[in-house]
Amino acid sequence: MSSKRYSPAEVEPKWQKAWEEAGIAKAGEDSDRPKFYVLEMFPYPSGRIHMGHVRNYTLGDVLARYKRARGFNVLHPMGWDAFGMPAENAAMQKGVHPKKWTYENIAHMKGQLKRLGFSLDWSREFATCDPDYYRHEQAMFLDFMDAGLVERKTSLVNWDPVDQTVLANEQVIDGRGWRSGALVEKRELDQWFLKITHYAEDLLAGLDALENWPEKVKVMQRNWIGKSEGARFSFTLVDEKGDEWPGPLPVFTTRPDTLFGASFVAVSPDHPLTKKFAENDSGIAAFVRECAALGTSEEAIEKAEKKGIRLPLFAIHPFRPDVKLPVYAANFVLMTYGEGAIFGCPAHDQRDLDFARKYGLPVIPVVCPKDTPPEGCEIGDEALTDSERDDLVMINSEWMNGLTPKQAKEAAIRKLEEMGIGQRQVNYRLRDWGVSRQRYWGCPIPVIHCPECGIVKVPKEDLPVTLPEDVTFDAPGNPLDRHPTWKHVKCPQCGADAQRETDTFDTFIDSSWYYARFCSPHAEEPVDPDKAKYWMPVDQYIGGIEHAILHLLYSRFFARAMKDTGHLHLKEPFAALFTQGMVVHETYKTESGEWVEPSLVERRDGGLFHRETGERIIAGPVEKMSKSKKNVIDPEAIVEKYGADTARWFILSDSPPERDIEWTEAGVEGAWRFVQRVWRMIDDIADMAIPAERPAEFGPDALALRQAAHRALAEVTKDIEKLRFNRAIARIHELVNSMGEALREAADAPSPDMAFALREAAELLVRMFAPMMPHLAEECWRRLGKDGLVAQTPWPEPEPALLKQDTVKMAVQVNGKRRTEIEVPKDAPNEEIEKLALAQEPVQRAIGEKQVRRVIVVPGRIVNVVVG
RNA sequence: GCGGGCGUGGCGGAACUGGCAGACGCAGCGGACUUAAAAUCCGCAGGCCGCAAGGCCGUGAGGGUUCGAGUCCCUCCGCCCGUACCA
Repeated sequence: MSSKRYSPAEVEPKWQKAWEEAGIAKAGEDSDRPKFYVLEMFPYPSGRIHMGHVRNYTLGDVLARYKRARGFNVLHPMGWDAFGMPAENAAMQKGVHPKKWTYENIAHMKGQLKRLGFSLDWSREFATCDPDYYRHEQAMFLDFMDAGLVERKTSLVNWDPVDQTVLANEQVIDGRGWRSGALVEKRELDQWFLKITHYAEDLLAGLDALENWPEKVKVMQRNWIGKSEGARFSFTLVDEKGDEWPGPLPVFTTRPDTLFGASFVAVSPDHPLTKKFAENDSGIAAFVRECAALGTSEEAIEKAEKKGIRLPLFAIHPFRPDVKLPVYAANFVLMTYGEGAIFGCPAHDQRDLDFARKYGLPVIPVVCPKDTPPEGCEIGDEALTDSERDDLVMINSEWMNGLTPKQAKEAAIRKLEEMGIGQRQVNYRLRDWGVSRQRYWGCPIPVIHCPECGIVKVPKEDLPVTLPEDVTFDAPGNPLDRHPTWKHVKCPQCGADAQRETDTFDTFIDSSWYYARFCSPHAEEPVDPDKAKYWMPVDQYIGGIEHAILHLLYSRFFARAMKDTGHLHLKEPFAALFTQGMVVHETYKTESGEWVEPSLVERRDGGLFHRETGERIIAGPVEKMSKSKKNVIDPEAIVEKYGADTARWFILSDSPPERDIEWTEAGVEGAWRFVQRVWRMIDDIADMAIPAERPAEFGPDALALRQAAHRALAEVTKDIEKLRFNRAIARIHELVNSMGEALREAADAPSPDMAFALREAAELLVRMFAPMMPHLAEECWRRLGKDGLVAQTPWPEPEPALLKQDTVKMAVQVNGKRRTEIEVPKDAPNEEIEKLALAQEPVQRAIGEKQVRRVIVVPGRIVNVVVG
């Protein structure tokens, strides 16, 4: 029995070097093998990798290594999503330049990734902050402008008055800026927009074809796009004297059927009409200010009471010229959806009902269950919002009475069209993508503002517009804007003094096309069409569910925009998507309530104690690893202590990859023990004398082992194909258990057929776990006397004869209860199986005095004797 | 509210198209080796009754379909995720 320990610290760097020298991950397009593009979401270079990265890149690496062994030409690249706020925060807090900070982080993290043994094609590496990357982004933006996919317009944004910048919705917490803590205001700013809404229908329709995407993600995108069908029509307005107000008021509704139930009209506080009246009415102006101060946080919206203020106008009911509806400005009407104006039908919309009750407006039911008489149809505190039910019928609606709501919708739209005041309309929740950010560390927007010519594109030959490096971070606001010289340029068209755009792109743009750039990372155009045609689409994309909407929707949009501008040939960049679960860990607190990091927690005497202070520690819930709760395990420390393979193996074990996995010390120890166990076993087998020739006959034990090995291979192959790595690992454990047993029984002197079987099993085993534990695999391979790299060895094929079974075990049930088990030849006739089953003593005992009514035989599975 | 998902031993999880529930791992218990410990190896292990043979119960709860249900259908309970004044 061997006692040699496997030392990852010595072994792993050796094989990493060997892989690099052999160029196992280097991908070229000149291959006649089928291609496979596996991509994991590239990281933000925050400084160190975390366990989420380890999981993400391990999943991808297993697949990449497996596909390579299966004969695919695999592209498995890596890069850096390198623009963003943390670099500027570091500059403000530590005085490091964002560029220096970012590239130093990249260097460190690249080293960490290499130590984990990921087979990445580093020759394709880039960072999105490389001018050679963002110059193409700028060029494509200009092309998008030419294609009409870019718009400059005023929009309401979250404005942080202290930092003087726009904040994304995610950066607003409880109505306050996440960094400054200042109350966020809504403000109107000129911003650049990408017209993602141009593709709303196509982005929605395209989801149906994405068969290998999680249903959950598709549902989320569908909701986000938020298609609703209804009508747009206009009210005629009159003032308090009854004179017609200039200009009609358009509204959008999905419920034109309920028009006869209208009792008011409401517009957004941000609606032009409201603004108009706010100019001369301090009450309305105060209301508008109050709404603006409310902020946009979910919580604020949820708590806000329905509130409104009368505008001195009335809207004429389109179907009843004698009915005048009061017009309100109301806080629950959004300027950004539909027309920013609605008609209120309190009986059939909950918000309208709340509003009507508060302001004493009429509640007129117009939809009623068929079996209720119209006069008995009353609305209490709950609106009847259903319209799809078949048992509903229109009431109080003149010529629509008696129709179902569905029919009434059609009728009302027809009428509005006849009257020439409205039409059928499809509306989307999706809004155009505001991409301007008042930040330094992002891609400069390549336009110039000329007082004479207006917006002028930077000529392509002048690209890239590079970021100036001599900037200061000692004041709030955008460093580019206050740079003394950078923004002052001559207009490329007329030569007049002009100004550069000082806003930079939302960093989501950077990550919306990087997958395409990886196909030709050094090309002189954004994407080399031939290379993209070879590699795209990404065959398997892997990342966190948190990007289900933004990144994945933006990428789908960008592919479409790139297709329309001739940069790419397809619309869907990711053929298959896999969303991995989080890495979670138990939390720890002292009795005084301070968080304690796991490495300081000691388990002894049946309790938990602080390693340094000896304090009692209380274990809290298992949560996502986060700095604030200190329940973070540093991958670097794990790799140092146990090696990369142990970390990889553990993170693949136990939990299915789409679910959260709990990181536990005991679990890692288990993985570590397994690594050592495999090594010892391979070491023992390697020393065994093996017959020069394959034995002609195998004894029952040797045959059983061979079957176990080949069946394990077949199962593991299937499991890896389906990304069910936890199951693959269970199968490998089983094989190792079988081998251990055979080895023990053979003692030191196995028969030649068993020696052969053990040797064969060992070689299959090593190749099976190689995608997961590549370093250990190489070391074992060499120990078994093999030349070359496992990483370059084709995936083995199981021998079909060994997968077949001559006999099968079948359970025998009496009335559905298992009584015994019989072993029968695989193709035994049912009658014989039945006879054998009935002859079993436990079966006879269970039947007892009762009559056998029926015997069900499912070949290969089960026998059920029905008695009664 | 709406949408999606999930509920299986002490824990993570297996269980194909309805066919032996609990594979595999973790933790646990017993044993071997050892002066001792670590490491390693062997064995046990859903619950209840029983010395045992064996029996009964058991996949959130209740009902249904079926020879047979963790799996399908209905009702309910609980948890998780997403999303929300979207007219």
